Amino acid sequence: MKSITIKDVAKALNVSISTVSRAFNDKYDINPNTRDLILKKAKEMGYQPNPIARKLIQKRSYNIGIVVPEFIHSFFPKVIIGAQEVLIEKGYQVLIMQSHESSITELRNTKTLVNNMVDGLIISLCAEDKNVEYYKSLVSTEIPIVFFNRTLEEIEAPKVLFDDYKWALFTTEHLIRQGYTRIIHLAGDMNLTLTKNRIKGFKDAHRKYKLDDFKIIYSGFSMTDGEVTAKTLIDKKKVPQAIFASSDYCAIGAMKTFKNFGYSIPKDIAICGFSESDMSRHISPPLTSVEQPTHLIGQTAANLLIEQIENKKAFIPQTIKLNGSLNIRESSVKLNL
Amino acid sequence: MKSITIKDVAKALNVSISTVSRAFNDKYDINPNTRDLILKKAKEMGYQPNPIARKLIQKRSYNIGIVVPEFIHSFFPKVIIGAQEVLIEKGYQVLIMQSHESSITELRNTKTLVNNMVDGLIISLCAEDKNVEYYKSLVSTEIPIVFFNRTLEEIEAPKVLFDDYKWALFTTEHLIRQGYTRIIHLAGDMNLTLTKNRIKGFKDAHRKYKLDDFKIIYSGFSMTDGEVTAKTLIDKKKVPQAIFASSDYCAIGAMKTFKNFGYSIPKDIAICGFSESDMSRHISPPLTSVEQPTHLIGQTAANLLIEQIENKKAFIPQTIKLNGSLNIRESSVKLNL
DNA sequence: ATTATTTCCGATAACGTTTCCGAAAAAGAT
DNA sequence: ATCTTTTTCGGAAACGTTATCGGAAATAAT
Repeated sequence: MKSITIKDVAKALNVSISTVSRAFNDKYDINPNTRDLILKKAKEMGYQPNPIARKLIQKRSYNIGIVVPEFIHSFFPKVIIGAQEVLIEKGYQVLIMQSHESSITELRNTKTLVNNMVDGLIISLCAEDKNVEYYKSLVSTEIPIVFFNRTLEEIEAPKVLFDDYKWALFTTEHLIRQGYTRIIHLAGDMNLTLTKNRIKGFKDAHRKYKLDDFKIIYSGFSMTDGEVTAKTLIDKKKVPQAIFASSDYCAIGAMKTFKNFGYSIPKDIAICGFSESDMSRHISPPLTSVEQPTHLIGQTAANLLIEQIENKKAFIPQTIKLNGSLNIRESSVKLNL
Repeated sequence: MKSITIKDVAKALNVSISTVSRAFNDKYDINPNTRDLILKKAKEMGYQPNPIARKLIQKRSYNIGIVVPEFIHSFFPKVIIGAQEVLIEKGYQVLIMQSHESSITELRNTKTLVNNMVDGLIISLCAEDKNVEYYKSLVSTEIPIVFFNRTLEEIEAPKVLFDDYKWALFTTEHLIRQGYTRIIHLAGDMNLTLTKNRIKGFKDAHRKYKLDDFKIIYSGFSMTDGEVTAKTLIDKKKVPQAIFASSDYCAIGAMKTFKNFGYSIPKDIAICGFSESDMSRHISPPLTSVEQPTHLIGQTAANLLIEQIENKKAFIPQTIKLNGSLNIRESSVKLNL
């Protein structure tokens, strides 16, 4: 399977390889007629420029690395799809890696990508991230990088975030308006910007209604986290009227546990989740959840990254905050008695 | 950000670049002492071999393309993770693309990957695949390629398949033993090997119990497919005693529709799904489902591909059939009256 | 002590492009 | 008709590696 090169095309037409190159890159200093001729002949011969040779001389890999905590559940895949769409459109290839919520794996993955000369990175941190210093050094070496959703305040880089404050506030308000007053927020990792903002929204909602009987538990994002926390609350007889969870999985874990112990949802306890998982609509009762614009998050991050890559000088790191919606379902709606 | 090259290392130690190269590739004709010296100095200088230059001369991209119908739901991501694990371990990078269940997109994606000089491909076809000829030509040009799960009989290439026949038979038998006799199988696309094998198992189970009141409907894999088919059955008053669906999503779609129309699961209709989605355990009633060894499928496919790439001559295309399990849950268990 | 063998390393050619420089040919200006 | 400018192209260097070949030094064999 001998592959055919630019030389073969040049020879076939009795032109120089420079000319063939010019034809393929649509340079200004080539006669349109010869260009068409070359392109036609090249197509005929089945010639395709070797991307690797091109990358070598251009000193760019046209690879973009994306690092996410996981892509088993639908949230991150949806973001990735959004990003991949715009990146592929612009001629980039995408390398996806998972940290499996491990700070160490995340670091190793990122380093692998950097060593493989990615032109840029799109990252969402794992829950308990300890790589701040590394990311700071990456940013300062000027490798283009965009963070989305899960990030840390200390890192000064372009970010695409969800408006966690606003929607946490809104969701809490929804619960309060339904008549629930003793609410617990199951939060994610306390260092994440996202967690801080949601807590702020949670508190401000209470403040707005002059309530102060709320509580925050740093449980984590997973279903197991939800289960464990619910069990603890039951054991300690501190079951609240409502729960606002860090994720749908956490919410569902809690919900299942409460149900197993005879609590009825939403009669005894109302529950809200976050990030609109696949399941929310289909479990019983259907789960109220904040929906994030996953696709848009991915697209925005990708565009921000490309802007940074192709326009390095003029680039100023910015934080883009995106909006969402609250899908209200049975799990948080007080029944009419 | 001037990157440092093999030349810099060579100059710093007053050796030739050949020697440095030898040190990094652990060739036999280098003195262990000088090798260590070079490696140490290189690390000190922060030198990393440029993978692109290496790829160019070795005429290998060390990229592997994976094409799947989608990676929103958990099945394909899990397979991909399995594959990625072994590929990264062996120094390959992974490019993932989705066909979105479109034959055209699938073709375009695959061509993009081939043009980008992937060293091999791992593919799972979209439902209604029309690219047989292209795949045949790919196989004949000897680009290493492995198909998994969704494939076509006409394609002669290494395949990693689930033992659909066995588990369809087993699942149907389970339903029959529960006392359900009028069973409908909601099948996937009729051209896929997987569909044919499942139908065969479905039929053989009936044969085994000397039953013949079964029916096959080619519905498709999605939740909507399940909903539509269920609605049709209700409208036509042809609701069976049990349903064996092509996927969990199809099963859940049907289940919801039946429930909405007042049927009770499993009292009025028993339902079984396929592929153990995230949701199966958590919906109500919990869904019986055939579980596939997703991780192992990915690993096996990757190993098969690597074998093919690195050992091209001696390679004979083989089909590997993997085993699974049936997770029996409420949705298919006849209640004791 | 001489020859044969091994061990180790350097020089140089590749890999397939793009880019830079310069020059021939064509077109325009005077 | 001569000079200037533009258009269009070819030659050669460069990108950072690995692979091939050959040769010097070191070791072993006779």
